[in-house]
Amino acid sequence: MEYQEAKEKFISTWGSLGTLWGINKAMAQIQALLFISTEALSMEDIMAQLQISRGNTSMNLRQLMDWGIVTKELVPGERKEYFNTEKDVQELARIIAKERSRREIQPVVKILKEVSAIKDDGTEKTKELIKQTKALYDLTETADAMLNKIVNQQQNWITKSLIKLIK
Amino acid sequence: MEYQEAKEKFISTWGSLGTLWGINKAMAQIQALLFISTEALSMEDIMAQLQISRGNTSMNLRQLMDWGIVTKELVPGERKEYFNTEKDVQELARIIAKERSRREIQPVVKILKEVSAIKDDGTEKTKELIKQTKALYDLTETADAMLNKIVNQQQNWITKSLIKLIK
DNA sequence: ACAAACTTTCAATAATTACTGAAAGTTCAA
DNA sequence: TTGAACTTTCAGTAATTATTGAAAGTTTGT
Repeated sequence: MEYQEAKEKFISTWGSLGTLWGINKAMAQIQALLFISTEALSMEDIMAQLQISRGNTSMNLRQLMDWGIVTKELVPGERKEYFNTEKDVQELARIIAKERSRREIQPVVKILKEVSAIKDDGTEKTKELIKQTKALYDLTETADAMLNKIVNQQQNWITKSLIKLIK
Repeated sequence: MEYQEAKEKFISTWGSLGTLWGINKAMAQIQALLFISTEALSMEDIMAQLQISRGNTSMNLRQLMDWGIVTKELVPGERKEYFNTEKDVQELARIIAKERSRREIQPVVKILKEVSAIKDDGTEKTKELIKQTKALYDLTETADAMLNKIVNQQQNWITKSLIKLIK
């Protein structure tokens, strides 16, 4: 497999992966392109390489910057803006996990907590609703906490031992 | 909050959550409905409670059964089929994690492995592509392995200590 | 103040994904 | 073997989500 083919394969795979963890194709592809690029790219570069429109590029770059994954880079003497992405995968994972937790998991946890706190009127169906939402609440909270701790602990000795233990 | 309100809130929240982890709204809502129900429900019951069509119900129940989350239950003397869902959240999490790993993570890992194995022609861009896809490969594999181990270890002493340690 | 070089916005449109409902299929009892 | 009771399939349609491209906005040099 040659460079060009490998590059295209990577970008398109990463793009289709994107849709399933909640970000759109173009956004994931832009990130992928920047991720394997050795230098910062301009909007023109990105549009040309991914064959997408100016508007699309602009909007998705903006979102990536909101997430803190992509940064602008000003080149002295140039008016154009150049873009770069976080190159450290650990840090990338940390940002994504944190963002997803905040935007998606926390609201659900909140609802589960509310629902599981309804008044127990003694009927079987109410007991079941309380019991099951409580169980989901506990699971979600635990999973979220673990996720956050794992990605936050940047390979200190605890994490290393943990990974060894459960691998 | 009364039972009915709480129930509706739970089903609709779980439904909208569904879309973001890759299954559609109707599917997530059917699962939610069964999850808090004290008895198995027929297709009619589900259609009526969620206000969705027969076709939609049938197709989504099928998918849930393919995933192994929902099971058919035959009531002696009745021709109708009744449906039940896995009620143990730990087991539910295990099934979902396993299924997602198989259907989504593994294919990506495969591509990353392929791409990171291209011939190193010595150019900087090729080196970068190899380095970064390799890093992603390692991260994804580790995360996947951890996820699987965590949900598989059903609260044995190792898991319990791990959870305590990293919480 | 103007215009060139660039970016952002957003209404229109395209692409994708989900849902419906009726027809076809299945199973079972008589 | 017929038909009632039920489920599945799938072509058509609706709803949602992503993309375009041109106009409006911004910044900077002269």
